[in-house]
Amino acid sequence: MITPDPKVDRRIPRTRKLLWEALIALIEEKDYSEITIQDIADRANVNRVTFYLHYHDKQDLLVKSVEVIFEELTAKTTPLTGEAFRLDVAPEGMTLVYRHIAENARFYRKLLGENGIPLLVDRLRKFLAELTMQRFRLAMQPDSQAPVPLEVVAEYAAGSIIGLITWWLENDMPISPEEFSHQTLLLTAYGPYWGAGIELPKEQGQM
Amino acid sequence: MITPDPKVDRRIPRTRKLLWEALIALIEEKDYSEITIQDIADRANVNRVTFYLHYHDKQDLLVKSVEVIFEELTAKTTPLTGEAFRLDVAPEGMTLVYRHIAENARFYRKLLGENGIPLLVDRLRKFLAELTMQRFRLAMQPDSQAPVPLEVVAEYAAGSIIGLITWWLENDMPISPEEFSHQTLLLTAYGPYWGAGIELPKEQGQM
DNA sequence: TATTATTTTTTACATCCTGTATGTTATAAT
DNA sequence: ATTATAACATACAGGATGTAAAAAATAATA
Repeated sequence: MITPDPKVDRRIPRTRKLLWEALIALIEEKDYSEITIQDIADRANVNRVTFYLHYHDKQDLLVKSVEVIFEELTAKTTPLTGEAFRLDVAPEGMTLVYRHIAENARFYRKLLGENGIPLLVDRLRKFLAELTMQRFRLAMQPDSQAPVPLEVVAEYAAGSIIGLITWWLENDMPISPEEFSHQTLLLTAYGPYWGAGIELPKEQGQM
Repeated sequence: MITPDPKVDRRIPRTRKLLWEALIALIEEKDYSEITIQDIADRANVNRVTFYLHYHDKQDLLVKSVEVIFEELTAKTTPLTGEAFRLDVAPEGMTLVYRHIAENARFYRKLLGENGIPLLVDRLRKFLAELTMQRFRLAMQPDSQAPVPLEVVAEYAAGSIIGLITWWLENDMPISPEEFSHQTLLLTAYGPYWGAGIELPKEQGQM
């Protein structure tokens, strides 16, 4: 599947991998804003000057490296299966994402925390919004019209999922990714009023 | 209402106000991470050394100043009126918040953007979660039990509102704060599936 | 294996920002 | 008018950034 390009000097991917792994390790240890390029180079056992041969700055390393992760995730989740609108079982695509987050919990917890990395939160939000739009499009009737533009609904859903993930990580993942996926699905389907056990007043024509 | 403490040297609040206003102006102009203390001092027409007489660093100025804003907002929204669970009119407390954001749109847009300020996003999230819990508690029947802990529902709602605010600001506020407040209420009450016009399958015992 | 090409290292340097120290000046409180 | 203190001007050490140039190490190739 993965064919290494024979024309690329093996030192290049090796150095870049070392730098990225060093940055991940450092993000898990301290605030992103306090990480210096010297820190990254030291941790990677690479000369600081070498860093500049590959990346312009810290943000550059972050963006280019994280893109690979989201591309992999997208590749795994993209052929969405038809189970997208069942409520008894969470769609596998979503559960996959939550498993990925659980496996990198320390990283994502820092990322979403109060000294987090807005660039990555934004990237995650866009990914979740895109995934939501794909799922919802599968479930939408072609003739029924939506009260709210799908784009807006996707922002709503992505934001709510990020809120839930934040809670999940900050409370040391008290439930499994599968359970979390299912709970999230229910909350998304029936809404927060239902979640709080609130009876809705008679619907006022909007529904 | 506001009685200035006669024991406080008037130069102190004056300097702090200048520094805060300078920081706000700079945040609206460039990325927070690129703002230096020299920038702030220059913009405020205050000596850089004077900055350190009042605050330890940039973050310190930010946190201490923003807390005042949220205290004011809380004071305005806290006595929640009984209209909390009507769906035809958005609760005034929420609309107030959206008006505040609209009035400071440039600032909040930067704050929530991809080079935003996680500390403030986190603070906003907590504020919205608290407000949501207060509203939901008013609407909850004392005997009915919630399928999901209220704390979790509040995180969900706060996250979704932040998602919607982000969309609202990034699209140059195509609807008024009042309209936005109402739409957000509907989406929160009926959930994103409803928003997308998706018929839910038969409820599977969870509701 | 020997040669060549390229990456990485070493060392150096100018620039900027930070945080603190010190003495002086300006201004508010009394 | 006097006193207290806030703000200023200046200076300095330490650390981070980004770039430059030549030497050393390592991969690719014949």
